[in-house]
Amino acid sequence: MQRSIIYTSLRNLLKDNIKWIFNLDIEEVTINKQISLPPKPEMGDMAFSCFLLARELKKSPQMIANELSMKMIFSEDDIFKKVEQTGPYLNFFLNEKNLSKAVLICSKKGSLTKPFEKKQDKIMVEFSQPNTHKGIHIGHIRNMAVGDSLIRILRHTGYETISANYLGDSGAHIAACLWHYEKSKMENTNNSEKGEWLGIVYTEAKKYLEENPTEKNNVSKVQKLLENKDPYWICLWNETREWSIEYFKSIYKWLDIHFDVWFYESEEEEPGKVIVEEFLNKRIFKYSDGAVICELEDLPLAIVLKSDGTTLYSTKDLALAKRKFEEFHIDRSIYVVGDAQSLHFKQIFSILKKMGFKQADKCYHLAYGMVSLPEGKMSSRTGNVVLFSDLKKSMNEYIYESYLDSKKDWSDEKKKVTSRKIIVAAIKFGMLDQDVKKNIEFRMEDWLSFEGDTGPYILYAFARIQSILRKSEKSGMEIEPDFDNSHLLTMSEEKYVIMDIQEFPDIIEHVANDYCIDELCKYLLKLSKDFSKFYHNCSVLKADRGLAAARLQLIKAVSEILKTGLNLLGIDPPEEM
RNA sequence: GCGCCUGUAGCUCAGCUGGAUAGAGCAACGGACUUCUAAUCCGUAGGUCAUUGGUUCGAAUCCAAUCAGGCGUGCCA
Repeated sequence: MQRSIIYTSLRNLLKDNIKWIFNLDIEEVTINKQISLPPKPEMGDMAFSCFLLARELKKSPQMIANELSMKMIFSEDDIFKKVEQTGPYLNFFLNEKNLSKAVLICSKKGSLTKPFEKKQDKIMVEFSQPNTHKGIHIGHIRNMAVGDSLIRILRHTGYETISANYLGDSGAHIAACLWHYEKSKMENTNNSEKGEWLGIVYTEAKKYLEENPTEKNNVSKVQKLLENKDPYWICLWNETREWSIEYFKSIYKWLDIHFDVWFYESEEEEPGKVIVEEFLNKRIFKYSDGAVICELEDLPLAIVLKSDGTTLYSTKDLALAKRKFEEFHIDRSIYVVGDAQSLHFKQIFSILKKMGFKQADKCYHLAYGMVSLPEGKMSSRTGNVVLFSDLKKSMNEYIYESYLDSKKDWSDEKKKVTSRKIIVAAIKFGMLDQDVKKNIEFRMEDWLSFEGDTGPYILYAFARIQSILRKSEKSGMEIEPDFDNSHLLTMSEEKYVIMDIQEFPDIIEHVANDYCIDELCKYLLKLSKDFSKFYHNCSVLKADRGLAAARLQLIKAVSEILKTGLNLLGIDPPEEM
């Protein structure tokens, strides 16, 4: 339930008055359900509908609204000052002076942006999971953006968190890549990063195999050699695997994404086989057509070991889940994985439960929709991809051409740093501002045009605030800590900003509970838009001294919230743009 | 065949635990730069909420069916 100043005050006001006028005790959650915003701002600041009360009191909602509006009493220091009835609705008007004061006191104490109280639960979020020997493309970035942001949000809301990566460093795709690498003697002519180049080798291998299907036998041979730990191929595997890992690490660093633990598929194969053996003995698993399966109540049966005795994705996921529970003692386990694997995870969680892990109930598959290109589905097999490095390059060029080149007084280093921050913001915000479960289509032009509902828009609002703050400091207009003028903030532009900022903790709480990161994005956009309107209509530096001080406090609060909110999305805003 | 997800303005999407006249951004058109940074702001225009039926005082929202798209559906991940 919302704990913000406005919601709490309105709930209390309604509860007290309903008790007093109708002698009815009504639960806070019931009141909460009926609180909304009026359709138009001039109708009021907050609304309450009387439909549920009508049921309780056996009167028409209109009559109840009318009676409440006539008899309701507001105290001098309440943040609401009056109410108007419109049909079954009550529209409340805020007392701007009291509201501003109350909200800015909170902001000054830092209570709007500080991390929440520590919680008991330990949560692991597994994300990214790239395959070695393949390239990183924009589809992978959505996963990274979601997982990283979720970790940051959960940490902020007080959970102990572990961010986990899980590398696909075994399997057929590697055999194909290494086989082709050996056979074709391909050279890294572009001198691109070795790890990325491996991805190109892999794509070439797949193309070649499409045209020469008979060669697939040779790939299988390599795979067998790898599984049998043939020294030559293992050596090559080790070396190239390192290239991929270095490549991934450079991307994570650039995107400011961190992992607390790294898991590897190659390390879960043997433990996986042990688990299969154990639960065959316990009769939880059984043989079927030579493979090992687990039958489930409401789901299709799952195969947990292939008939040739080799492991599957599921084998390794079971082993890893066990490790997560037993070695890391986690209470909740979140898997950020594409929605194509929904059934797989339903099965895994169900099997874990059969295996006796109580934590299975606290496993959650955060399924995200795929990123596609206007030309169709992306695939590293067919090479229909936008590699991350290319994306980075073209965005960088765009930013320089359209804007940074004109900053004659900026150093090259400053331009470089700023460009990176803007690109990160554009990419991550683009990935996060839509419902995570929906497929998104990546259009280069839209991402490169930094207009409208984008990360850079928010960055720009933040940068403008920093500019005002810098100028105010220079001119000696520093905020005196004990001096409070917030009651002077009564203009509608100021009120909307105030209303936004007091809502921030509620937003975070909601986002952390429902994993709806897009709502944080939408909130930050709204705050930025409301700030921009304020910026155009209410000058800070040209205002009278007292008002200027109050407005400085206000924009400082906005700035802190923007920064905190952006950081929760994995975005670090530049001080200047 | 069955299961899950999606369908809202020309485009990209909000709104979906039922409530007031369905909202943003882009694109289009018109306006605001001797500025606290115009990557901004203001305004105009744009809708059979896929279709049909049901529940309800009230449905974009809930239910059913249909249509369209995506994904999955015993040895890929």
